[in-house]
Amino acid sequence: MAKGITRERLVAAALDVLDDGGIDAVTVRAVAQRLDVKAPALYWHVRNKQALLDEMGTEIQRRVQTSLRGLIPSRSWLDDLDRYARVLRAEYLAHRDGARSFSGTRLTDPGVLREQEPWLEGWTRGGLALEDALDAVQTITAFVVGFVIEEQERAQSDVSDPTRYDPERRDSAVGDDAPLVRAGGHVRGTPDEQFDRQLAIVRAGLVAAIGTVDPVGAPETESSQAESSQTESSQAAPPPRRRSER
Amino acid sequence: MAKGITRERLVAAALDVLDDGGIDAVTVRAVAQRLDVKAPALYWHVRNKQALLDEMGTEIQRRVQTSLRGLIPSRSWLDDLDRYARVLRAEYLAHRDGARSFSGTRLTDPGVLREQEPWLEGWTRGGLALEDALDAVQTITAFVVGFVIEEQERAQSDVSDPTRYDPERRDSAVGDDAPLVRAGGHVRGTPDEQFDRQLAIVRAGLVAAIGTVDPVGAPETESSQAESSQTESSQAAPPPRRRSER
DNA sequence: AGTGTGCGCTTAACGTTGTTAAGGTGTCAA
DNA sequence: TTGACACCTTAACAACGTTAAGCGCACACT
Repeated sequence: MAKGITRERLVAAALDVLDDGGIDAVTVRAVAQRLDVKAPALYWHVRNKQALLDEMGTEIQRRVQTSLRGLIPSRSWLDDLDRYARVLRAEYLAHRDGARSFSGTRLTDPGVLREQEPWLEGWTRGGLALEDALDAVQTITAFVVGFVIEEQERAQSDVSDPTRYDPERRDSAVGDDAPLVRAGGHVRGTPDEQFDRQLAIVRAGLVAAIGTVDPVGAPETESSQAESSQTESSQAAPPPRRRSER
Repeated sequence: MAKGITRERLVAAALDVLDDGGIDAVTVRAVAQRLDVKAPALYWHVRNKQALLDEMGTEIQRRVQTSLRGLIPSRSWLDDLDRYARVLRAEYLAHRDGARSFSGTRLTDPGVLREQEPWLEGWTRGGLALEDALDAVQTITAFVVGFVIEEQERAQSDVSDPTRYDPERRDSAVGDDAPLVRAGGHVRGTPDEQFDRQLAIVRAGLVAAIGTVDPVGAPETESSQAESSQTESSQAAPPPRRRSER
């Protein structure tokens, strides 16, 4: 590797190490070696290891936003949040221990925060109260983080210790006197299916607790009119319920 | 400290260290010192540090169940889950880095798993499908985990680095061209209030996506008389202590 | 051309971590 | 009395994050 180390190349190398060996493999020495450099060299570019981890988390967040920006604008904040949830999960899943390592933000770049503005702007212009929008985003985020942490823990244990989540072993551990717990260990569908179902639950909660607000307000203001067919709209037209008081 | 180390005393000591200094303070040597013993002694009782952490997580889970068992039975699975969410959050909050450290279960005691049986039994008898019950539990769990991780990260940073979440600093970082993001940094209420609101959202989702099922099905129905004699159910006859096979 | 400034890196070393090997001491059964 | 076993110690290891000190090269300035 060429020796001109930049902050970006540092983060990229660290993410490579993460993908290869998980969070425990992300040592200062390992990242340095990938950059063809000795360990203390990193301290020229970054205050300490925590700062590097923060930078990695920020980069992940940036990629989420980049993915979202590439999508055609949706018709409602509900669909926006639905997409956000899927993109966030995908980004976490793309890196070993992703959810565990990068949840609990500690952003290093205010620009990442600022990029939320057009979304909030579109949603509130559509009639959604800012407080409700923030609750919605945070609820969705919390759910995705929790879901993927569990998901990755399970997937990773399958590799390191196949007996840990082995259904047969689980059955014998649970015993015969807990048939429902036992049955719960089976037939739950793929992780994707579980995510779909449970995300639908949270989404239904947003509809019920905050309400459906009519379209118009995607961040790209008046880009599409052709999408007349309301494909997956569970929301016919209950009057735009406004903010939850407080 | 007396020198008879048991698995329980080991876990208790480790949790003490955790509460005092956070997850980074939980070193093998620190835990050993609290038990008035040298570090390698722990390896007689536990295979490695990860096993100790697993044991701690299992203990947390056990305490959640103990808290739930102490509550008067509710009228519906929705209320049960609501209580579960609050108890789980409280237990995580009771320990520094609790949510981060103990999410993604890796239980060491099948008994903890088995204790879910009466709940599932009550709910399904009330008319709830097992699949829906499991989705409901997992959705709630994921939300709580995600919420508290963020909550603790924030609270902890307030102590270690007060500037990180300082509102004033945040405002200047965000700048003037993102008024909604900026406004979002303020007036969000206490964490308790945020949790109440967002949990209500998820709960509303359960109602909407799964439906309300009539009461009846509290878990205590018949077990409360059968188990009246067993105060501390888990250890009626403490099994001969064994070494961690190596 | 000569000189100095400072960026970007290296070498060396520190204290701490998880973990293993080997050996000791006490207790209890044969 | 002897042995076995449970439980703990001392000693040591490699690997970790981090700091101190210094080397070399590019560039600006005289």
